[in-house]
Order: sequence, then C-alpha cells, then structure tokens
Amino acid sequence: MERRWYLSSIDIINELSEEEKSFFYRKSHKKRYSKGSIIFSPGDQGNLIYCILNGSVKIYNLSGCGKEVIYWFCQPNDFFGLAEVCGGEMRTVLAEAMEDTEVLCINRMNFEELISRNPKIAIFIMRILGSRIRQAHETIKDLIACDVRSRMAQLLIKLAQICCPSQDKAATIEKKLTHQEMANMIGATRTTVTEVMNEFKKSGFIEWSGSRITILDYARLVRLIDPSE
Amino acid sequence: MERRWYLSSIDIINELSEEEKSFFYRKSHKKRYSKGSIIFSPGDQGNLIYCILNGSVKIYNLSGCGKEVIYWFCQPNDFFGLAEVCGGEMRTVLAEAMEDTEVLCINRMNFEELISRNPKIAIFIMRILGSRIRQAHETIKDLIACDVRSRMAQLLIKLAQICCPSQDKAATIEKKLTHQEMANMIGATRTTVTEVMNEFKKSGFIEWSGSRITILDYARLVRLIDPSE
DNA sequence: TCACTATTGTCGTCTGCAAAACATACCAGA
DNA sequence: TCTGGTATGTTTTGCAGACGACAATAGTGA
Repeated sequence: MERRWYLSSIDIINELSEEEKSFFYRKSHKKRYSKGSIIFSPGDQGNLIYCILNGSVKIYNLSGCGKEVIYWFCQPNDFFGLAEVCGGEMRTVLAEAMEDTEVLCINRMNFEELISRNPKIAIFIMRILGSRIRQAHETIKDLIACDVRSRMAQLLIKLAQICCPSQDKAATIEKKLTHQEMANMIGATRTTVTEVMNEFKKSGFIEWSGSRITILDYARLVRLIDPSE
Repeated sequence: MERRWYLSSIDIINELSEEEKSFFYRKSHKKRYSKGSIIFSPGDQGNLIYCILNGSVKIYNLSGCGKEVIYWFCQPNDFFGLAEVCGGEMRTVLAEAMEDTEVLCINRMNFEELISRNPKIAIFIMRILGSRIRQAHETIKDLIACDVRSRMAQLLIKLAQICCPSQDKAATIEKKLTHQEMANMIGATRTTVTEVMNEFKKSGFIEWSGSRITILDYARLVRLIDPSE
C-alpha cells in the first residue's frame, strides 16, 4: 500500500522542453468556473483536457434514480477529462467546480500535436490513466468485499494522503466534505456515515473541528480495513 | 448506451505501417498458458503488454478474505496488462488463463519505441485505457445504485455484446461461465445468482442449455436495469 | 440581529441479500 | 459402468445497513 493513491500531473509540464512548454501555454487557454457550476456532463463531446490551476473539481455521476456517485475530486495541478479526449468520445460523467475554480484547457488537436512532438508525454498520460484504472479497481473491490466501516476508514486514509497540507504522520484532512459527500464516495447513506464518524471519534481514531479532520490513530484505522488481512 | 462496452484492439496492429508491423512482430514473442495458470499476479513487475491470440483471460483480484472479484475477461485480439506497463509499476491484479491460451507479448522498451515511431499508437492505447476507466466507473455506479437483479440484467447484456458469435438481435452468450463466476463479476453470492437466473428464465427473459445462454426478451431485460430510468 | 437553509445527530423499522446447509444433477476419468 | 468432484437448485435464518422521520445545530445572507 505504499504507492501513491493518485498520480499528480504537474510533472508532465515540467517534462516539456522550453519550446514545447511555450507551445503548451500558447495553445491552452484559461477558464473560470464559479462554485457549483458544471464543467461538463454526460453527452457532451469530449474535446478538452483540463488542468486545475486553483480550486477543486468533483468528478461524479448520477444514477437513474438521481443518486450521486462520486468517483474522485481533483485538486490544483491535477488533470481531468483525459479519458474521453483521445477518441473524441462523449463524456459519461459530470465535472463540477466544488469552489470557485480556474482551469487551463487544451483541445484535442493541440494535445495530439503535443504528443507527436514529444511521445514521452503520451507515456505520462498513460501512467495517469493506468493509475486511475487501478484506483477504480480498488474501489470496486472494496464495494464488493468490505463493509461500510472498512470503506470509511479507507476513505479517511485516502483523503489524508490527498488533502494533507503537511506530509507529516498525524495526518489532517483540510477539506470541507459533508457527510453526504463522503457517503456518495463510499456507497453508503448519510446517516450511516454520521454514525460511523461518531463511532470513530469515540474510539479515538479521529477528531474534527470546523473543516479539519485529524487522524489520531493512523495504525488502528489501517487495521480496520479488511480485518481479515 | 449505444457505445461498445469495450474497445477491441486488433485495430492497433492494422494501424501500423508495414515496417512498423514487422517491427512489432519481430519484437514480440508468443507465450502459451494452460488453463488455470496465472499469467501475472499482484507484486509482479509490470513489464509486458499482452495481446490474446486465442483462448481467454480473466482479470481479477482477491480481497483480503479470499473473495474473488472479477473485473473483466479478455478475448482473442484484446490487449491486457497495459495499465501498469507505462510506468513499470507493479501489477495489482491477477491475470489467469480461463482455457488454454496463446498470447503475444511485447516488453516495455519495445513498446515505448513503437510509440515514438508512431505516436498514433499512443492515442489508440489511451482510447483503450479511457474505455476501461469508463467501464470501471459504470461498474462502481451499478454497485452503489442498483440491486442485484439490475446488475445481473446488465451483466447478461454486456456478455451478449462480447460473446455473441453473430451480431444479431436475439443475442446468445457462447461462454461457459459458472454462476460463481457471474456472482464474482457483479458482487453477489452464487446462490443469489442461481435464484435470479431461474427467475429470469421463468419470466421468459432468457433460456439456456449447455454453455449457451439465449436472451429471449432483450427489451424487457433492459427495462429491468435501474427501473427508475 | 434574525430568519432560513444546510448539515448533523439519533431513532426505530424494514428488507435485500449473505451465510449456511443440504439435495440433486452433471460430467470426466478410472 | 461406477465414482468422486464440481455445478446447480432450494430453503432457513440472521443481520448490516437502507429508509424515513424528526430534533438539534451550525452557517449564511438580508
């Protein structure tokens, strides 16, 4: 479990030569989305790749009966919208700004030109896509094999890895997520999340105040995940 | 929902120029696996990409408590093992030959050379990876939002799309899958699958004999998926 | 400051499906 | 032809967690 939960993507831009970098910045343009606005939704043509400058973006979907299923959310320097662009396929998910957000976007044509100029970029993108596949597989496994308590513990650990401002051990999650949103990430109901969170607090695993959750006993939280391991 | 459930990959090879094609065949080598043998498993270094010549391969994982979670299975001309190769990361899933199987494999170095020779390949690979991500997302959504009956209906429809020898409407599934395996694909128990299958038969949705399942009433099966849609 | 809305806390009740335990049917090899 | 292993059919019981309902807070904008 030592591998990073997700692959940040700022590296890509640093991988470019000066000339390519200037090509990238010349060909990309900035967009601004206010909190709650939809960046794309199912059925849209997938022609743009986005890189977050600041803010954050929720990638999710709605089931037939209106239930929200959150796949992940992206932070500054993360890319999103990659999966559909290469074939120009339609979006199948929603992307929504969780707060006021600025993104840099580049269209399919320019992206493909960038790749032909520097095939290394392609390898990087494939690594990101590969890591997303692995993430998704893990999520599927957890949904099938673990109970809500385990999934909750797992979520907290993942969030700590992503949202921890300092990389120290006693991880804190600096992110305002409602219980409803957490529930939508692990496939549970809001009430169950509330219950489990309070149970974890009572057990001394975590504590919180305001928009900060602190993990007090990382080791015991890990031990909670898939107890049979 | 008209898009193909997965992207077959034979196209890639046809995309190559004669010279590149010969490079590909020169640099790849054939391997043979007998039924039930493991092609790779978690922890292995991901250095090879595989393309199935004949046979079929199950991509799955085992949860901590030994529960098998099947992500998909690959047929002739499908590629697998892509996700970890670009970064040379470790495998996180198992690949097992479901029958006697021959594969063509190419290693990371040669694969990367192939990409730099023809960046179009990269785009193709990204499309495949993108389609796998979308598949996985759909699976996650179903696990969270649908009951077992819906997931079973969905599985049958997907299988029909993949395993149907002729592409006609009254789809048949030509594939020996045990109820246990189906259960492991949709996150249910063997007994529940048996029950639902018999219920579907009684309702006239499907029938079966030997290793062939026939979908009799495609429309009503579709209507069963996420009834609120 | 107040009023209003979103979020959280806490209940019972209900149910889909897992788990366990058999009986039967099937197939493949001796 | 028997025989042991594997796959299927069926039922009984139990429970995790959904669902619904409501009270108590905490935020937020006028």
